[in-house]
Amino acid sequence: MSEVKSSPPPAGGSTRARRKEDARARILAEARRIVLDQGFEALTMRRIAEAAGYSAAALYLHFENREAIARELGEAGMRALLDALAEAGKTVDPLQRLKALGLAYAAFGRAEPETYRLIFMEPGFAATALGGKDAAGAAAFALIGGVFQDLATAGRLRDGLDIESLALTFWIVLHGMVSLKLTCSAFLVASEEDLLATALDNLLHGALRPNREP
Amino acid sequence: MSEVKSSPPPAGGSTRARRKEDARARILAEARRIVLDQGFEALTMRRIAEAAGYSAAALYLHFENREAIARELGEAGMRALLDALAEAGKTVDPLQRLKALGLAYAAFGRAEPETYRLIFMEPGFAATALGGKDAAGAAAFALIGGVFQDLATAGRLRDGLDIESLALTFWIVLHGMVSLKLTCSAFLVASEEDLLATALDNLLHGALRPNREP
DNA sequence: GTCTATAATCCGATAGAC
DNA sequence: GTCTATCGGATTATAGAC
Repeated sequence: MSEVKSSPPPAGGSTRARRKEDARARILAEARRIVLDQGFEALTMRRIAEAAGYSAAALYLHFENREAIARELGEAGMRALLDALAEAGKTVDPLQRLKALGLAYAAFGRAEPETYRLIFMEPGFAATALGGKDAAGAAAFALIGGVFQDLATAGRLRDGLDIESLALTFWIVLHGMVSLKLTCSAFLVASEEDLLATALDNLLHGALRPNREP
Repeated sequence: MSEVKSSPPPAGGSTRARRKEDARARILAEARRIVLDQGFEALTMRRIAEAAGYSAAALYLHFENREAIARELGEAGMRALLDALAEAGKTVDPLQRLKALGLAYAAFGRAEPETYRLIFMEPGFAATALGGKDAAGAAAFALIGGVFQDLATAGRLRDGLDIESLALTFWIVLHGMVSLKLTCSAFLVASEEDLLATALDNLLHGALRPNREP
């Protein structure tokens, strides 16, 4: 009755609120472990509960349902991707930054394939997460956009190129590379480094000989 | 006893063999319908059986298990993709052919998103299908490789470019475009035509100004 | 060849005891 | 808060009658 039950626990709240937060965090951590180890389809309430040392019913005290857990995992994954890109994003030279961002993106996909799959290859998640208020996804994309903005400012881009379209194209290349590597690894034998180097080289300099107007 | 029971029915066999083949075909057709309408995860033996007018148990007389049906669907899907690319592959001019192939590929992804997902985005299928004896997948990729082979023969490529790598890069762009369109459509608002035009323009001519050696 | 019936599991989610 | 027990459903696959 006297307990204030407003939204999320007011940072550093009572012991009770802290315990509740700990339980939430432990559940999410085990859920993440399951996705990483066994894939998203293995994420069931029973499995999460067992891993976290709870009964399945207890999970519903901390999360509305299974989807809520999956959603939080996806959002955390998107933040993890942003973190993975942060260091590369500090590179001063735009072209080197572009390469560093590409390598970091590819490394993330290789290090956490199931997280990547959850974020970008699972139906229903990315569609809402990216378009909505998800700051992490937008910030990650902005890192790429910044490169082409800087290139444009430096006058290094051909005339008539749209920065947004260039950033999108670059992201498309990165995603195509990472996702094909996940599903068709047997066919895509080249390393991400080589694939990225080829893609970047062609995107930036073009595959055709310059001495002719097509 | 006297019935020869060797492997697949010897084309145009007995009435009995034909009937059996018809049943197989009907089951596969209904399975395809389910994937197209409700997605791959909705492909269950019960649903297939109901749609085909059989009991679930009867399916096991024609297919070893659910995975066998999914595998055949995937192989048929890969052949459908090859068919969808065939017309564009006849374009004489290599650059126009590249654009036509890209548009046809994107159109296939849009027309049969669930087939595309089954082939290239579902874990476990593409990995084996492309690397193995699947002629359709290899033939489809060869259509792309042929373009760059022709460009090389015509002396239109920059020096030092590897044809295989170029083809791979182009496929990566196409797959990145189609698959992101499927999962992040809310974020990827541009049309496939525009996306492809931008990607092709940059891949072929480069984003950087030509008048400087980086 | 096709059916009904069923085994053996798994799932998400809830009720109610403590 | 956490548990046990359970509901109501789903799944693949098989056994045995016809």
